[in-house]
Amino acid sequence: MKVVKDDGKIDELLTRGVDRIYPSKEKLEELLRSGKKLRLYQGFDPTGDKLHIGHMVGLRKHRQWQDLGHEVIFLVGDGTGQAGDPTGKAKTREKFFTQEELRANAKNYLTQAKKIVRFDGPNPIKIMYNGDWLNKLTLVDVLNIAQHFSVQQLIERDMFQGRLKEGVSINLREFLYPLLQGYDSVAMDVDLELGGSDQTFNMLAGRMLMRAMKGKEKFVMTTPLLSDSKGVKIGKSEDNIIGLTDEPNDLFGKIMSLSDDAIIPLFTLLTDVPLDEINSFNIKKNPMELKKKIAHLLVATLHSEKEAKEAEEFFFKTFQKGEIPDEMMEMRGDSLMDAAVSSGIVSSRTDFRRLVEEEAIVNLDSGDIVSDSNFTPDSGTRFKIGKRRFGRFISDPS
RNA sequence: GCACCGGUCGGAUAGCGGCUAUUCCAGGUGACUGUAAAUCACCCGCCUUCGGGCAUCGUUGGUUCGAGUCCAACCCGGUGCACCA
Repeated sequence: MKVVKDDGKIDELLTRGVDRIYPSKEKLEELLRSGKKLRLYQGFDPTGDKLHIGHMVGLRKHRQWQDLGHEVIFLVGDGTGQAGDPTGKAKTREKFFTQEELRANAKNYLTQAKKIVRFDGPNPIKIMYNGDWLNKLTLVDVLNIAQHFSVQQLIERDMFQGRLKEGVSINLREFLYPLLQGYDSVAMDVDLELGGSDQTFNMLAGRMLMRAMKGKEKFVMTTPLLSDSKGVKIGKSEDNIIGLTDEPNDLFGKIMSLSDDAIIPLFTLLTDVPLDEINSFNIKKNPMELKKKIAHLLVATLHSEKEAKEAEEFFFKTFQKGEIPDEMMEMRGDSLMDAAVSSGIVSSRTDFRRLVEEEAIVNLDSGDIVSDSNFTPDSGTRFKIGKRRFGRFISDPS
């Protein structure tokens, strides 16, 4: 595949969804216009099993590079993951992952990433594992890498400064993390590294190492973190993560329940809607319509156009008109409480009783509020639990 | 090795030996809505025949009528000092 030199495309690549470019945008632009094919990568430490919409920003940027014909590497951080990236951590993490765990998580990451980037077809993304080289380094190799860093440089990071001030420990293990990530650039001999703006320090460490060990200028491109206009991170509050594999209805619902302030950032960072159009949006006037639109677009991207339509319809019927969904989860068990607990729809029997007391459980077929927690309905009866949970009771006295 | 500090709910915090373990964040339910956001109210260990029962402040013992709180030992984390002959 030939490298695309189209001005408009290059401009979009360098501006939309870009936080900063090191050393400068102009230098990179010049290089791109020359038509040189660049080798670039973005690393993902598989320390969880889910990618969320925050990851999507970087992956989309990945895809853009891919579409322009450059050599793009999806780097699985099964080596760096063992060190434990201290970025954004006010404390040393307590758990370090084993290689097996990381490899297992990586599998999930890859299936999820497939929704955004291409692993096959023209100019497919290459998958690499940094454990392949990091695990082979000897201590002496590490020393030779460490030679290029000073303690002052590493300790300069805000988070370490903060910890020093508070008297919180800085474990040597995490302290050395930037060396590992930096070495990735050297090992793969890349021209550019892509990552979230929170990764700037680590990526610049790689830039420095690259110059020291290979005499090469590595570019660094950072993408903004997904946050609303008040700077609040979107969809990352532990239980409320918007995952790339969330079911269409769930995904649609979660996006609808985001703050209005999130709408513009979502359009800018996660869709191809032209910037002119986005600028013309009137958030104050019709926030809900716009939110529906973004929810629809995202479901269509992560699932399919058909499912997006269905999810929108489901949303519209269920929540705006108060209608009952056609399909609902089955709850099997002896009593209603049994069934709800064993199907995982509520977390414990106590929790179920609490919901009954709060009059949150409604028998959809009779319209009655369930008031007795030991109630055993007829098999097939449908229930609404709270505002988002639905279930069909199936009698199963085993 | 020595000294000091700490370990309490998913996270962060409070807790002169006394009954019901505090507050904040996150989360749930209801009201209001656009499933918004903001706000307000209630809730937020488990089991229950709804009377109550059981568990729980790092672990194990002890002192006491009574221990998250005092004592001892141990485990874990941190900080400082020493060692580096």
